[in-house]
Amino acid sequence: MNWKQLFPQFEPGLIEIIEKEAVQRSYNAGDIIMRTGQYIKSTALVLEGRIKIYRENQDGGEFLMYYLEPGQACAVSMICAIQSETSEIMAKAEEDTEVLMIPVQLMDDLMNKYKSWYQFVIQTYRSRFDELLSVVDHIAFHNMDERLEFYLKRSADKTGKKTVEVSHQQIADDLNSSREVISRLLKKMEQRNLVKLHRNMIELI
Amino acid sequence: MNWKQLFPQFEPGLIEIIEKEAVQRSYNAGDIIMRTGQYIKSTALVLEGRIKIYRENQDGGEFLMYYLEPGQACAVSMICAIQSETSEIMAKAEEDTEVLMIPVQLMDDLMNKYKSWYQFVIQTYRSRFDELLSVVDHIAFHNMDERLEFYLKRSADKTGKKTVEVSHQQIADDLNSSREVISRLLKKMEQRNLVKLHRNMIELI
DNA sequence: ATGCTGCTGTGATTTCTGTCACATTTTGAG
DNA sequence: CTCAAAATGTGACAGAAATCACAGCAGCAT
Repeated sequence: MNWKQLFPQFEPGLIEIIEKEAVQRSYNAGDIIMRTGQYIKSTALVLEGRIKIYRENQDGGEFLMYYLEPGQACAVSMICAIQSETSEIMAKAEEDTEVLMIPVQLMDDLMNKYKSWYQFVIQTYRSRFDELLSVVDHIAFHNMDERLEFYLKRSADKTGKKTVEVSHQQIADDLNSSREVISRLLKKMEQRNLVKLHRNMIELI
Repeated sequence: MNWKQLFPQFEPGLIEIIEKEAVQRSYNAGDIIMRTGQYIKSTALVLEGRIKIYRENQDGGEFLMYYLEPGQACAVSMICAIQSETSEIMAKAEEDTEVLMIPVQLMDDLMNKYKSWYQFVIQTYRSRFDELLSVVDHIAFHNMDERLEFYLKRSADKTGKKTVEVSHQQIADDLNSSREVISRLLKKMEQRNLVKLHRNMIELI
């Protein structure tokens, strides 16, 4: 695949370096791309597929914050990579996914030499920051029913379909809730004619 | 006050421009420095005092995310300022506060010309991003009692005292909870010998 | 001192969410 | 087909938090 089309703003010199030094990696749907606490050795650019970014706590709880799609980069891997720290988040491939891994050691150099790179980094920070602000909104101000509605709508938007193919348990995990609660709220939504429930699939109306 | 000591990493040329173009502003404790939805005309560097950064929702609810202290800058004002957008947050002076306002129009120029400036911007994004991640942690994984304990400890840390001088109502507002809940939880903490309650003041033990 | 206002304590009640305990249904492997 | 595993439906209950309703108290202005 021709990744350059996804990053048209990159300068020729930058593209050259990336082509020379970066490594492309493939993941299957469901693969864990990065674990919390893992040492970060590279910054990831998404080429294809979709990645879910989670925050985890000690007790095994996880919480879906946002998605990364082709043309986007993992802000956390930039943040941690520059300082050679460990990851604050967990990343999971939602679909089969292609990623371009840029070694940590290059970051400083790229930042200094290529304006288009540091603009990209700044832009990445910005959009992830805004996304985090909206995450805070949802959990600080909204009940589970509203958060569930948002979850379904966002999920449908991302895939472009009007169906969401996940189990109630997976939704509960993403929202850090429990399966029974999600099942009941979904039933209520069905009664309000907002969705139609099927096995492993929810149809939005 | 000599603000340069707070930003020792700034280059001479950068300092010169800031001294020429930036405006210093003073706020009294309690003043609203920036409102949600307000048009952003400058980026703020904190010189003295302390600022609380809130996220608000439509129904008048507010939620304290983090503090800004001398030597720090408002990441949101950078993000919005560069794109000339409106504020996503509300900022309130907790103490009498001095701020250096750098006009939006300068941002692009400073980013390009002064390495120490864009490093400062990147560093600011990074630390606010980390802070937001920890905010998500607290509201996603912790109950009100734990969040209250964290609130009090952080508050005491920031002022350097072992007392926190606020009313229960103010705490409830900051945590987007209600006064009664906070009062009851504080009573429980007092019974566990973690705090001693006084009027408008909580003593940590 | 008097009275007002704002802060704090507390019970009663309700809503939301999480947990436990099962029943039922669907799917896929053998 | 048969059986086990996974997904879903539901009732009962517990705990957290919000809300309502007051009562008591401290500090301040007059």
